[in-house]
Amino acid sequence: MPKAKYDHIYKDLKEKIETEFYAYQQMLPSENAFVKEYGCSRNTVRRALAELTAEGYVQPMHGKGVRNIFQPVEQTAFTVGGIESFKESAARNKKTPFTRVLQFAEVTADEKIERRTGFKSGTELYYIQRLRSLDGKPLILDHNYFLKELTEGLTPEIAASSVYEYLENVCGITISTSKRTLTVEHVTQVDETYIDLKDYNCMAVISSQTFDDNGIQFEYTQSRHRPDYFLFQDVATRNHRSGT
Amino acid sequence: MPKAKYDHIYKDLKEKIETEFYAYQQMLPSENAFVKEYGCSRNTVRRALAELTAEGYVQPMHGKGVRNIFQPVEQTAFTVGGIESFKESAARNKKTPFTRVLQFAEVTADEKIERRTGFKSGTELYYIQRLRSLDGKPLILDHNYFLKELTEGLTPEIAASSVYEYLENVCGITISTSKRTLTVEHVTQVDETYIDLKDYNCMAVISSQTFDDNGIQFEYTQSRHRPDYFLFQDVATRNHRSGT
DNA sequence: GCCGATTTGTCCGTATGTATC
DNA sequence: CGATACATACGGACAAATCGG
Repeated sequence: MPKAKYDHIYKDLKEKIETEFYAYQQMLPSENAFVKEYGCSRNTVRRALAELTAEGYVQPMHGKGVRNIFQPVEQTAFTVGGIESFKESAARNKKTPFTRVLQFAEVTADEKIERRTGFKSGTELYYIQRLRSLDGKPLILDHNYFLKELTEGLTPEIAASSVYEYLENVCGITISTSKRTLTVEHVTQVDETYIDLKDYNCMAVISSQTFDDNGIQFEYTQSRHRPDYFLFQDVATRNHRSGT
Repeated sequence: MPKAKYDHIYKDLKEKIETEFYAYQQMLPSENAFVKEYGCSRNTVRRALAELTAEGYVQPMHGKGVRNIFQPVEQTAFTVGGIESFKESAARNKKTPFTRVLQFAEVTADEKIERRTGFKSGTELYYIQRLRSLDGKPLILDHNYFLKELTEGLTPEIAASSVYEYLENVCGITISTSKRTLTVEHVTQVDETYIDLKDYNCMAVISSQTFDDNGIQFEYTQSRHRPDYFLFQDVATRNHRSGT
């Protein structure tokens, strides 16, 4: 839990923006005004504003000020955000989650698995296949590989509740960075078996490699979502003439 | 063009990482070492490292050092990155781009358009429909709405070459923030007409609102991609107990 | 157009805290 | 325990963009 000053300011401003204490398109107080309000240095204010900028909440304008450009999103679909567990996602989307473990096995990575997951051939892994339901509707099919060395003691029971809690609280893993790619793929036999796909013949697929704070990859996950309940959000900023 | 010091360091390190001057999983020199190497303050070094961290290039570890966790990606599909024009994307993916303008019209936003695009009802807009080909293969169908007030003088000819060049160089628009959502949707009549979809009945759809440096939304775009040539990348970092 | 006040952008030097080894 | 390394925070300086008089 960051008790950092900039984090406090960040959360405070974020809430004020979300609750429309500052209106859409309205100018926020100047950085120096915040310095007085929060009793801190300008750098600290700027750090909080930088986070909000990266998330598309505000837009700083040189010489003018900082504008609120936050607009709430329609919440019909299941939005995908940062690194979070299925439970956390469900809570954020205000849905009731349920997990059914379809497979639980210990495997050793071969070359085929290495290419897909990034785990070196020969590595000991847990493989888990799970069906995720929201409000009783089966919508997501997860294929997980966990590095056995760091996640020893994983069981189907844990897989049914929350693996992330186990990793963080029992294994002492600090989850850090996740690299994700998003693609659209044909449905598989397994998809069709467990998910009511209407007439869709595709799934939205998020593949991710997750690293701990030592830079060790401990997880590879492929998350296959039913198209009509899938929504991914992103904010990009133009690197004023970037291009490397 | 940023001639900023931190940007120079950022680009330099980025290149050294991409060219494997620093090996995967290798520790980078310490921040203080960089301070001496670049002749700058530690803050400046840290700013450059922060950017690389956000992009998933490196991982800082408290008390230990900064580790290179960059891995190059398979380049078979068409990867989508930050804010960039079709031309820029094509160049990055090393493909030859071609654009065919299917429709060019001036429209006034009604409520239906307002809901989809975020432009207030009554706003004057340009509407453009374009087919994008890579190496001769039609792969992407774009629907654009541009705010007429800021993009006056747009023509089908410009739409066929590069709208972004026109916006930045002629209209003097500084492109800043883009909010995107990614979904998977059923194919439409128009999709089927112009794109060879094999047996896919879905498209990967990126919808984006783009803002200039005054916080004015000047563009709404829906970009419909053929699934097998679509790949979206993203790096997420865990906000050590985030949750608002 | 110029000037000064305001505001954001970049950079520096320093101090202190915390985690690792 | 001490040395090293990253994390947070402060205060100050100057540059660059904007705006009003």
